[in-house]
Amino acid sequence: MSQTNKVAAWSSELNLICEMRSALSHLNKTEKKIAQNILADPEAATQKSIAVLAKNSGVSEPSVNRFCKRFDTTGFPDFKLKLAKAAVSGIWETVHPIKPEDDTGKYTTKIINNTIANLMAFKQSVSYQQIQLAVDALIRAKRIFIVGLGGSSATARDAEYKFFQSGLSACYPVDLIMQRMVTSNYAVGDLYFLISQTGETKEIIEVAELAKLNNAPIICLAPEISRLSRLSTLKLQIGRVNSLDRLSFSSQATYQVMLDILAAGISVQKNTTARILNKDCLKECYKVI
Amino acid sequence: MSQTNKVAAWSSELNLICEMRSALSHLNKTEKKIAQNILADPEAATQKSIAVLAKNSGVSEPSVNRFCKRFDTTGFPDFKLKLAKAAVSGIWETVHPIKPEDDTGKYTTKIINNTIANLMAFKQSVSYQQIQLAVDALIRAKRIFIVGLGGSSATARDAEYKFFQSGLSACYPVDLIMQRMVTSNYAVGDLYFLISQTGETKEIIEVAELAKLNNAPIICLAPEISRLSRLSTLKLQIGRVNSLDRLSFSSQATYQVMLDILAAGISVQKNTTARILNKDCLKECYKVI
DNA sequence: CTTGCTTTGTAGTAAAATTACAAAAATTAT
DNA sequence: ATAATTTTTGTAATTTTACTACAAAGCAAG
Repeated sequence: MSQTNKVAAWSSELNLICEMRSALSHLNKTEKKIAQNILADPEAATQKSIAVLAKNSGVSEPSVNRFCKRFDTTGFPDFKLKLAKAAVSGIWETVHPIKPEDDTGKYTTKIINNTIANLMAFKQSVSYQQIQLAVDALIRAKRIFIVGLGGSSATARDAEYKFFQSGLSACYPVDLIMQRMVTSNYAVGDLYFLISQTGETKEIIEVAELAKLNNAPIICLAPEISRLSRLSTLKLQIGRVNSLDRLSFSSQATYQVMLDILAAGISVQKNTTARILNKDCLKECYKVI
Repeated sequence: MSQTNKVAAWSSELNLICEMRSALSHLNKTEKKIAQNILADPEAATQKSIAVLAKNSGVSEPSVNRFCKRFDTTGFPDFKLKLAKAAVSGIWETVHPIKPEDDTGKYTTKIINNTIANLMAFKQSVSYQQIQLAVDALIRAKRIFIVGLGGSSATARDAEYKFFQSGLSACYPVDLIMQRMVTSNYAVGDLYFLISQTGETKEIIEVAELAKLNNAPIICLAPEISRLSRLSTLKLQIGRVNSLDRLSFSSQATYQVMLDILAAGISVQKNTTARILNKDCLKECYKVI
């Protein structure tokens, strides 16, 4: 199998820089040199000529040219153009931490960029199959109980709202006692949708364990490597674990996007025409309870 | 006064396409031909060579080159690069609607892309000054009351959590009766933080009107042109009004990012070291109420 | 160790962009 | 009005840049 095909398989329509990043480990010596040189400062690379770039990378000009063509471009100028487009946002960059000396403009753009970066990582890592399975399970369920604590409480509430809007009977018991009551009154057809950013919170693990005793299906929105994930029948993992300080950005936006995706999936699958959100619809929905 | 200077005066770093458009009326025959040709399809122009562009515009190659230099670029290639960058935002702007025949992969990527597009639009339109003012006001406030209904209820809850984490005494009264109680028990130092995706919901307008009667400061997170916005003392607008069907994506992710930004601002300003979220901290926080 | 394959570089070629200069148009002064 | 001057535009040559063909080097399997 030639390398040309290999790289073509990874290429997506959007961000060239992300593509290069993800391809990096699969590249050979010469290609890696070029890629690293470009990734070190993509913005600067767009200003360089093929000769300069080749010299800086310690390779020949045709090598650079060939490198470009591997990434689904017609040649060096086209590559530079696409690189420039990708570089516009400054998104590719490894997440920038917020510093105390940052002014309003600085931390604002940093947070937005970090969130976008997280979403792009999510896009690459998301499993369509898991989403499909989750959508199926949610539609099949007679009742959906959503639990999320602390930072995930808002996400849980959002899930309740969105599932409801898509025509499912979802319920988010706000307090812990209610949550326990719900788990102890298990009936066939119940599904538990558990949300946690750590996947280790004691209370949510308890809910999961109780649900597991009843052999109830559990869908979790949690990090891949976590106790909650291990207890669940279906895992919706969020791409990258956010190991940064809580200031730089929250991964909640990504969680919410996951909910948007599930809601869309449910509606598409049910062939439900998208109901416009308005007061009447909402009132009607709540009557059902 | 030479034309070179004239155009230089209009040029800003932001968007080359905008520059060209605004310069259009001040350009002479030849320049106008070139500008119109490029503006007809900027994206396509980035793929053309100087020879092709000159021929299409009915002018000579050096004329195109000179035209480029007038717009604060080193030459044609640099111009194309900047044009490509400017055109990128246009690409992001086209929101892809979800169709019933979309498969899991399709609607998943669409939703993520749409959310990213929305965030980028937000990045361009966000006002640092408003954020600064909001942060100041939030820190100064003795108590913060957050209200959000329906789809914004989850956002409101998130706001409560994030502000709390940053060390402010924020409170989100869950039900309508509680919300009204809060507004009627106004005390000096209270601040209202109202969230609405429409900015027209009757109940939230009522809260705003009550607050206004007390001359209480109101910060709103709502569309620019809305009743709620008009009633507020400080408006945090979300870039673009989402006129699409609710399936394609929700603008809630953008709202959440705005909250992340405010939380970061508060922490930076207060020089608060970022508290790591854990159960103990949370318990401690809730004791304060 | 040699054959066949892949990868990389050299040198020449083609294309693209820029510059210098001259012609044409427009503007101003007489 | 028209000659002089300035500005604008185009032609042709030059320079830069990117690409292609081919050969050498590196690598793997027999």
